[in-house]
Amino acid sequence: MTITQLKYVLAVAEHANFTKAAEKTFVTQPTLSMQIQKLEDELDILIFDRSKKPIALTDIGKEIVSQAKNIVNEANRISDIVDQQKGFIGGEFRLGVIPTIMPTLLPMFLKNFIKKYPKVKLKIEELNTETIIERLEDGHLDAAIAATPLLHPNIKERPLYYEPFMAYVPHNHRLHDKKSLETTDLDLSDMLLLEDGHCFKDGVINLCKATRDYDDESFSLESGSFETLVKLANEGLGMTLLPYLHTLDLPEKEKALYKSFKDPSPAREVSLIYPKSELKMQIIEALRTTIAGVIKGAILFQNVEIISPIAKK
Amino acid sequence: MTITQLKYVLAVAEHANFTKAAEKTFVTQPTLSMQIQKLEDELDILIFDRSKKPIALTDIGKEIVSQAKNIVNEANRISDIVDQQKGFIGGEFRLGVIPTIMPTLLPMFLKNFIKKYPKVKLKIEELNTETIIERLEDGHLDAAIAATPLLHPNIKERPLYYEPFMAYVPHNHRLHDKKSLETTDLDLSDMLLLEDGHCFKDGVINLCKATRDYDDESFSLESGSFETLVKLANEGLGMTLLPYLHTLDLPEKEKALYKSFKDPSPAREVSLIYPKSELKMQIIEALRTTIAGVIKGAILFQNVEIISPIAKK
DNA sequence: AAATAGCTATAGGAAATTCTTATAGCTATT
DNA sequence: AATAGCTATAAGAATTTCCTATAGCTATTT
Repeated sequence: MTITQLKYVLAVAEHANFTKAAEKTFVTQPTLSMQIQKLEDELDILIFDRSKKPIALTDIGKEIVSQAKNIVNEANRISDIVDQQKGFIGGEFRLGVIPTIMPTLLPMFLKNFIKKYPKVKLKIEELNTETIIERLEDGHLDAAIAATPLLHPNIKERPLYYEPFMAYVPHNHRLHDKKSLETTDLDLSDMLLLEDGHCFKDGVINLCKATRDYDDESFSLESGSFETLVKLANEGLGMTLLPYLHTLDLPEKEKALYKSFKDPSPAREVSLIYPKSELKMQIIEALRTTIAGVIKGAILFQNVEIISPIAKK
Repeated sequence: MTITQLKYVLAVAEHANFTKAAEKTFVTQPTLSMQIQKLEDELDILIFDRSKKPIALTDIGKEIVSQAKNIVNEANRISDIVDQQKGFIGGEFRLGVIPTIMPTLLPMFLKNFIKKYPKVKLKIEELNTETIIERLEDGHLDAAIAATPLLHPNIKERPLYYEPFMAYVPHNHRLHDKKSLETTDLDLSDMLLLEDGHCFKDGVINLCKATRDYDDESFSLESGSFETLVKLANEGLGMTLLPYLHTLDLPEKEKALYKSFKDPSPAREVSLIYPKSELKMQIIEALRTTIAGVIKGAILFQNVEIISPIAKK
């Protein structure tokens, strides 16, 4: 049994197709067929049920794959150990970021990071929380930035900062004259929300529901960007909530319409999250300190109350 | 990097000598030299410091070795998984047993076990607890039977039975007329003990010291076997304590001189212990159930107080 | 100072393996 | 019946692994 064979097995298990798996592993399809057969012969079992279309794992195959992931992970850690000892921080690193964090946080630290760690080949993808968790688990992402706590057993969280919720209240809104808001002022029925899939939307709903209950369909206007939500609010369609960093670089005339909450302000916890396997920890740690460094100047708030980003069913 | 290379590294690290490591891995010494050089080249580090005599691990080499053990362990688990799925229980299994358990327990279950699991090649070694722990940690033993609790972080314990302490009190001893003993009756100064290294000796000392304190050198007669201790007791040199199973197959005329303790009787906990890695768990489980089966008929006691087998410093 | 013992590294070639290309063979769909 | 989309097999090239023989180094002995 070789590590290479195990990698081939993982590739075929993932793509359920020898030909695709062969492309991904940069060998030809017969190579995969032969190596996997060799492993099956050696163990004297069948890992794949080739009669199924698409190809399927046998029962024992599932267990082999699960253990193979372990082994390959542990093997990859060897290069981590070597890099760490050499003080080398580099290589490909795949980072996921949720959409409501991407446009504000990324510009703040990205330049700093690639300057400080030029050998890291960052591959950043904008993905929603659900997809991020999947990709972290199957190894397609090394780490991600998302709202937490997620309470996910296979994923570790390292908080980066706490970002208060800000309210955008247009001129003729009932709350317009209040200097600062309280959670109990909020009413989900005139709240403009992001579309489904954004965990910030779920956070806002959790926040509003904390004081009152609503019918599930008492609200309907939803959009994909905060910019649109603000415009809709200006049209008199309601108010909206945004994460603090989004209020920083918006037009001056709109800034007057932002209101903060009384202490403790509702806030989302933004964390660097990564698989329990803790591969590439040097890069994760480098990311964390870089972000912590730039965020210190931007967010001063301390007394906050963390709102869960998970939709309650 | 291949699993084979990692195994070579582990062998050289263990023997601190390429030539010996080569014998153990059934290849020639140049093969080891080349493969280890290849791995060092690939990782671009030195694992071994060849200038030292005997050969030594570099700092990074120590970390590589530690991770290599992980990987090789996880790789070995693959065959465990396959065996389990096939219902196959077999292969070489190295079991350590402490001297005070060996002669009584082994004959009770060994026949049963090799009959039930003929494909397991049991290799049994009589070793003291200290050596057992070392060998479990370095992988030279798969499991062992010893007195517990050991409170060792890398080793798991699965209790098999609780074996009461029995007292052998000769005719003219001060305790001879008592029907059954209490812990407080014991006096370490007329107690005949096993020689150093036996954890049963430490158990007896812990038991006696529970009620009274002694100078460290207030006792001196020590022997390597219970048989000798009983003979010395007959000569009027004191009394002695033995594990219950040892009292079963001794001469009839001596049996009258054995006394048990009042409930809760002091007892040693005898466990099957094995490394946290939990390799070969099917065989370990098979051993456990076989032993539990035969012991049920031999030990009825329930209300016991467990005496620690660890010497207090 | 030379000889020896006890190591590891290197060289060269044999053996084994892994991989590629070409193609056969199977199944489902057109 | 033809085709598309798979995986398995065959045969040979390329690569790797391993062995034997030996060089080379260091410490000890003579």
